[in-house]
Order: sequence, then structure tokens, then C-alpha cells
Amino acid sequence: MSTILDVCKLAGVSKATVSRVVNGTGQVKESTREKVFSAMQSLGYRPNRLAQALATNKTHTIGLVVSDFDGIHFGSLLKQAAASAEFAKKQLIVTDGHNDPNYEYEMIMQLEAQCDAVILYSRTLTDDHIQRLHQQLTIPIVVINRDLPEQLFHSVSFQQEDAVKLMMGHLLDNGHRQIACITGHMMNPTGVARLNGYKHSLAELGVEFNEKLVRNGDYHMKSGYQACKELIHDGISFTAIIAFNDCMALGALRALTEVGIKVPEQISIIGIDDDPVSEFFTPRLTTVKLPIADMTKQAVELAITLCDETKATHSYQYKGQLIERESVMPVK
Amino acid sequence: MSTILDVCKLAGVSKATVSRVVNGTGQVKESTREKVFSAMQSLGYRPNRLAQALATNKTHTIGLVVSDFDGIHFGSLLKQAAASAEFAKKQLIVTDGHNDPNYEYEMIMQLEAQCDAVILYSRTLTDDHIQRLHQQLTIPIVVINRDLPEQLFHSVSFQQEDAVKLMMGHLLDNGHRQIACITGHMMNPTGVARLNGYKHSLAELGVEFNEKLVRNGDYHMKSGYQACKELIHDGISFTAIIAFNDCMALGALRALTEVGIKVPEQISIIGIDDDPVSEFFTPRLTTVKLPIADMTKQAVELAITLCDETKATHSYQYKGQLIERESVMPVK
DNA sequence: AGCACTTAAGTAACCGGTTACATTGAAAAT
DNA sequence: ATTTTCAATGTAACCGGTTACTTAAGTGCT
Repeated sequence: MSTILDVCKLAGVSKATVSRVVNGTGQVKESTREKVFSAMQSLGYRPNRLAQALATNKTHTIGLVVSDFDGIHFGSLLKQAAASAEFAKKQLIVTDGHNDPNYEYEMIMQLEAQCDAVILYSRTLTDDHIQRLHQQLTIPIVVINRDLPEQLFHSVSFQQEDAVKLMMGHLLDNGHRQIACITGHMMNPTGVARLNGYKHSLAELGVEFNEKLVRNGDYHMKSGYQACKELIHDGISFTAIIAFNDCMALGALRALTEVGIKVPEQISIIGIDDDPVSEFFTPRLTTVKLPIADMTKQAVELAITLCDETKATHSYQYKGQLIERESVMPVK
Repeated sequence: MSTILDVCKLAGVSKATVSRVVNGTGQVKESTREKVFSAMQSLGYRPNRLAQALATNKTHTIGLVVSDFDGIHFGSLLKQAAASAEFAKKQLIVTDGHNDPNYEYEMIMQLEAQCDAVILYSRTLTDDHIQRLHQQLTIPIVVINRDLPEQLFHSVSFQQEDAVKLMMGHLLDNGHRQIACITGHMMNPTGVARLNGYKHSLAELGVEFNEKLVRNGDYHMKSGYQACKELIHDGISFTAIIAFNDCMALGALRALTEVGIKVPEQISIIGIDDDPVSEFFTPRLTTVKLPIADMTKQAVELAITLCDETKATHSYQYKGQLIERESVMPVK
């Protein structure tokens, strides 16, 4: 791996000159430029990005920190983040926090020298942690999918509760009153907000909340499947199922299909996410779209903007959008 | 962001001493160590990894280069890679090559100073490119999911052709002779190897190859759906479908379901991958497992090993494994 | 020819660490 | 008491770049 010094020797010029032609800064005589170029060429010289970063305090890298790689949206998030970063010619460093807020905090602080900005998709960090990060870090931080005290941070979030209300509204409009609910993890804000959406929708129509209709899932298909099996096994009566993501809805669909219950004729199902697979199941799943890719793209673009520009707080809120397909029909 | 010099001043010692206590190297008097520790503490000092990397020529980072983020396995690959790297306390830098071999080549060369090893999941780079990379790079490179001249490189690969033979064998054993084939991109080695598997299996049983039974797909559900619709529309006669991944198989399943053709009673379907969703469709999809997560884990571990150790060529080959579920039955 | 001004290139400090080597002081050995 | 030994620390070079400042060589103008 040749360094700038090798180029200097071969071209017979100083480091400064090589640096100038590499970066296209300052004045360099055409003939010198050519000498340097051909030296670089024949050595296969490539500037060491680490050294550049150290010298300029610009890394052209953005950090992505997630609480846990097993999170359900992580795949598409990472994919979109990688694509968006790449598009802007930034590198992406990926880190997870092992679901441990302190560890995660430390990881983020570590990234400071290595990134120009960091994107945080956390479900374990408290608001207080994030607050502190914001104060301590000299680089901007963009928080994704998290509702935070307004106007305090750069953030890209999703209206969780409203999205669930949209789902419930659709079910209620179709006459459903006994609506089973398959939740996600209840330790994090998303799960809580969504459950609130469920409860509030019920309350608004004066339908009594029935604990037996609520089952915990973990966002994976299997848990939706199991939750639904339990519901059936327990002999609970319901006409519709709302699941806190499409995967679990699809798992529930499978469970119903197995025992010969027809969807949507006997039971309606609605999910959230608009997972690409949802429209390939039979019946095609009705859902509320959660535009995680768009949100991620927005977050990365915001982060990149913040690398160079001022610090006025930006925040974007995304709303769910009902996608009617075939898994919901009016109750008989 | 405080530097080592700040710590020096506060603790009243030299850079060397601070470095020693940070790294636990050399001899340091206990009382000095404490002074330094408390200085670090009160400053919230964290060593600059960039500077460390530059000085030690150790980055504790591995690079992951893929041809294109849209590749079908990319999500799970990235997820597993991120998790494995994290587990070994390495950072991960992710880059894609825009499906352009020269750009990709350049990206990899760029990574040299930033990583201790790189993992390459490429479908555009030629063997010759990889050969050259191997010669030029001073860091090890692990090639994943690619069959290369034996013993030349570190690699983790999958027996593509054999896997398809496994699928075909299962269909043929069940009496199928008119087997439609939904392929993937045919520009890359994987697609070609798989199609060979299809052809050779047919040839071994003396079944004539019929071009009309072969349709190109792009590994996404929609393309499987469309390919199947075309097959039906063209009035081609077949008793089974083999698809070059589960997604397309599932798309085909959907297409058949839509037109009222029963799977597997009328038509059998087999896929490859063992996508997590496959067992939630009805009927549950019979498939051949492609252990992409295991392979990725292996590749990352290999890469990490190579960071420190010698250079004897390692290569791992994975085989497909038939997972019989419900989408294949004997032909009538 | 003499002067100011511009262009082209070099010098050296700096980014934030590591590390080979030198130095110091005290304990151990003679 | 003197020498040896070694633990503890400092000095300075180095990693591979960037960049403010300086210097040298042209160029144009009177």
C-alpha cells in the first residue's frame, strides 16, 4: 500500500503538492499535476481515509446504532440506510447496543470521532440518555421512530397510536366489536403507544376493553400463530384480529387456516407495516403501511445534511396509511 | 471531545504513560494509574479510534462489500454479518458496488486502510478481478457464495447445482416430468449453475429439455407470480414448478391460487432458501434450505481469524438440505 | 532595470494516538 | 560504598495525511 511519500519521491515534489493535486485545491502547474498523476497511477496510490479523517476532522461516514439486530424492522432499515448512505458517497458504520442502554450509550459516544453524524434507532435508551447524548456529542444525532419531546432533537418518527386507530377504525366501521389484539413487546414505547391506540379506539365507541382478547407477541410470525392458537384454544369469542405487525397477522392467518376458519368470511384480520409478503398471502392482507424505508431514507438524508449545515432542529412525522385488501369484511 | 493531551495535563504525566494505562501495557505505578484513571473519568476521555488505527495499523473493523443492496439475500446477510462482527467486538463498514465491477473493485481497494479484512459478496466481479484483488490487497479477503478456483481464496460457498438437483430429484421421485422452472438473473454464476442443475437432472432421467417451461425471474415474489401467470396464459402443460428461490415459488403459488389451481393436488411447487415465511403459507412450502445466515457467520468468523493469523487458504462449502413440507405430492 | 504582484511549490506544524529508546531513581547485589 | 538491575516515566519519531505560512520564481508595468 503506497503512501503519499511514495508519490512524492516518484514525482519529485512535496507532500503539500501531492495533497493539492489529490484534492484539487490550490494552484498547481499543469506539468506538475501530470507528473503527480502519473506517479499516483503507476503506484496505484489511494489516499488513506483514516489519515485524511484525522487531519480534516471529516470522516464521510455516518454511524447507525440500533438497540438490537434482531429488531423486526432492522433488515429493511439497514438495507435502506446502506443504500442511502452509499448514494451520498458516505460510508456506513453499523453498531448494535445489545439491548443494554449503558452499553449502547457508550457505543454511540465511541462513534464520535469516527462519524460525521449518527442515526439512532433505539428502543432501550431513555429520553434522558438521548438528552445527554445530545449535549455531549459534538456531532448531530438523528433519532428514528421514536417520539421525543418536541423540537428538541432531530427526529423521524411515526404516529404509532394514530396508525392503530386507523386499523381499529376500519374494523369498527365494518361492524366488528369483539376484536382480538396481538401485541408486540410491551417494554418499549412503540408497543405501549399501539396498545393505547387499541384501547382508546374501543373507548371512543364505548366498547368495553376485554383483557382476554389481548395476547402478547414478539413481532415474529410464530408468535402471531401461537397467540391465535391460544385464543382459539381458550374459546374466546371474537370476529376480528388486529396484530401489531403484518408478520404476526400472517401467523394468525395461518393458525386460522389450519383449523379451518375462513378469513375474512368468519374472521377478519388486519396488520400493520405493509410487509412486501402481505399481498401474496391468501387472502391478501389488509394492513396499514408503515413506511420504514422512506423514514430511513429521510433520516439518512437529514443526517447527511446536518454534517455540513447548521443545527436548527428538524423533525419529520410519518402517518400510517390504510391499504385495503382482502382480509377484512363486514361482520355478519 | 477531550484528547490524550487533556488527560496528560490533568494527570500531570506524558502521553506515553496515558497510553500505557489506557492499553494496560508496560509498567505503571499504581498511584499514577489512579491519577490517570480519574483524569480520564472526569474528562470523559475516549481514545480516538481513528488515531489508534492510524498508529497501530489495526482498525478492528471489517468491511462488507456487496454488488448491490437490492440483492435478495442482502437483508439477512447484512443482519448476520452485523451481529457476528459485533459479537467479536469488530465494527462493520458496509459498501455496495452499484453492480459495476470496476466501481466495486475500487471500493474494495479503498477499504484497505480502513479494515482488517473484507468480506465480498459479489455477483459482478469476475474471477480475474478477484484474483487481482487478492494479489494487491494487504488484507485478507473472504469471498462468500461464489465458486472459485479451488484453494486459491478464502471462501464460503454453496453447492448451487447440487441444491437444484436435490429439488429436481424430489420432484422426479414424485413422478413429475413436466417441470416448469422459474429462474433468477442469468447474468451471474448462481443463476447459471442452478439452471445447469435443472438441465442435468432432466438429462440424467432422459427427460427432454423444453425451453417453454423455463421463465426468467428476478428473485422477487412478483416475478414468480408473473412467470407463473405467463405459463398458465401460454397454455403450457406442467405438473410441477421449481423456482430459484422461495419468494418466487410463493409468488407462483399465489398465481395458481388466484386462478383456482390447487397446490399440491394439481401442481407441485418447490423453492430454495427456506425463507422464514415459507412455512406460513398454505400449503407450507417444500424447499431446500440455503443456510445464508450460517454461511455469513462462518465468513465473518473466518475474516476475523484471518485478521490476526496466518494465511493458509480456508474454504467452506455448504450443501442444500431438502425440507419436505406440503407443496409437493406425487403426480397422478 | 526595478518594483509590485501573482503563481507554484516547499516547510513545518498539526490531527491523536503508539512505541522504541533514553533517562531517572531506588532497590538489590557485591 | 559502589555497581548492577530494574521499575517507572519521559522523549521523540512515527502513522499518513492537510494546511497556514513562507519562499522562490515568473510576469507585467512603468
